[in-house]
Amino acid sequence: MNSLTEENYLKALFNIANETGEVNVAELSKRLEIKMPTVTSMMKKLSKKKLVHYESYKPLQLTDKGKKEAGLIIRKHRLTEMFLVDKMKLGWEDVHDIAEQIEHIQSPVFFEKMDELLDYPKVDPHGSPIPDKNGKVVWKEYNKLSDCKVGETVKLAAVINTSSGFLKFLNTREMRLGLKIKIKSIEEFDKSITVSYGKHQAEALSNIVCERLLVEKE
Amino acid sequence: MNSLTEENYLKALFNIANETGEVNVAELSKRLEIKMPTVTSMMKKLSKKKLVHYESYKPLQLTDKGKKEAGLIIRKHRLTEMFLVDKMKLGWEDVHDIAEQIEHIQSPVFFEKMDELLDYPKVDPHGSPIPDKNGKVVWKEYNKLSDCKVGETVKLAAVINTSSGFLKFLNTREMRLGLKIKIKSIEEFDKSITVSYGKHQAEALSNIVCERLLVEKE
DNA sequence: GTAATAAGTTAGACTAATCTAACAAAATTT
DNA sequence: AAATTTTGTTAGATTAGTCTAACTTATTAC
Repeated sequence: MNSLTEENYLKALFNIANETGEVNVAELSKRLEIKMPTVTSMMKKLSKKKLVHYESYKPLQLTDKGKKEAGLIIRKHRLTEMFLVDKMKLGWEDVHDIAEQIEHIQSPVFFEKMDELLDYPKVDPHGSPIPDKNGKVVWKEYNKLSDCKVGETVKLAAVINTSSGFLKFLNTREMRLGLKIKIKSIEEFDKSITVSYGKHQAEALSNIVCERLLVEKE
Repeated sequence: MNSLTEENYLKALFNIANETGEVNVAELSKRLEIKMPTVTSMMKKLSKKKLVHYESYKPLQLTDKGKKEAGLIIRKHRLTEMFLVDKMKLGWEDVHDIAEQIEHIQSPVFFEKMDELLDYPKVDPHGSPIPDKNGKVVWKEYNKLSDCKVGETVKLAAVINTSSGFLKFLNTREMRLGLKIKIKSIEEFDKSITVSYGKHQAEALSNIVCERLLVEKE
């Protein structure tokens, strides 16, 4: 059994690898807000447990075992988020911090029940895929809204950043997953995009926002 | 903020005090499965935090602050148990271990939502009262089934022991809270009681079982 | 290609929570 | 009331996870 601390390292390794491919000590240190020497020593520990491939000065890599265990933690996290939104009627901006805690609960039956009550969901409330029971996860190939062209109509499929602040911003604009968005114009100098959707005739979205919105073309 | 460990000490102090009145180091040590010297040092720590009145060789006592914090943890535990049984359809024998973990979740909104969805329940699935938002709890005056007399008809109001084994035993006898039970006879030599209820014409219950069943007289 | 910067490691210290061994106080038994 | 047992404390060690300071290796800039 892994400690709560170990679980957090595994999860961070998994998430960073999914986002940027390669993971190094500095990045992990920044993500976990833990100093580098501490990270190094934890890597040695996880290496002994066969969860991480670790060699001095080399990039960090989860082993297959590590990937599986990390995937299962993330499965619990995302199932929980879905449960909190769907069954407990919490807002998508409120669920991350709670799921961050509940993901460490040790109880197969608890999460199986969640899965069943939710009717085996494939994605969480932010559009991220829920890993399967073996910890395996496949991301669909989405586009960033920032990479779309004028005139295109796309469907909002996922948000990259799940910080409460960003999600509250989307709430004020009445943006939610599944929304159909039409790109009306793109500003050259700051890459901001003006879109229309629902009752909104013209909303200007900064490049920072558009980089975090993943969309599907119809 | 108290650590998970501190919370477990507070809860145990609260529970033992409710069961037996006075708490000493040996008892707390046994309950938590933690050696006495460790308990002593934790009492000093909690004393510094004004959660426990501690004097060498004297019985242990929660301060008002300690009682409140303990009560709030137990509130979270019992709300969770109710949620797991009522909303998630888990058996009353399965929920204790899960609630033991979820009670440490830090998120007012999460537990408020539970409370709301359950429509502000007053007792948990084992008949134990749920402390209010100030951590205050009042036990109704129940009788043990073992103290009842032949001929009486009583209603099962609570179970003292919430171990999975005991609750599974009750399941096999189809006994649940609210059940009306008639006392048919009492054995002199071992204090076992024969009762009838529902479809059960004559079930013999050992004294050990009867001591753990709390009933209300009609 | 050397100097400067960034990334990573080693060594050693600290805290929280635990333990065992040894001793001290209180309660119980005889 | 003395002996024994139970209860409680003190002292010192251990482990997990963290830190800072100092050093090393790798990368980047000039």
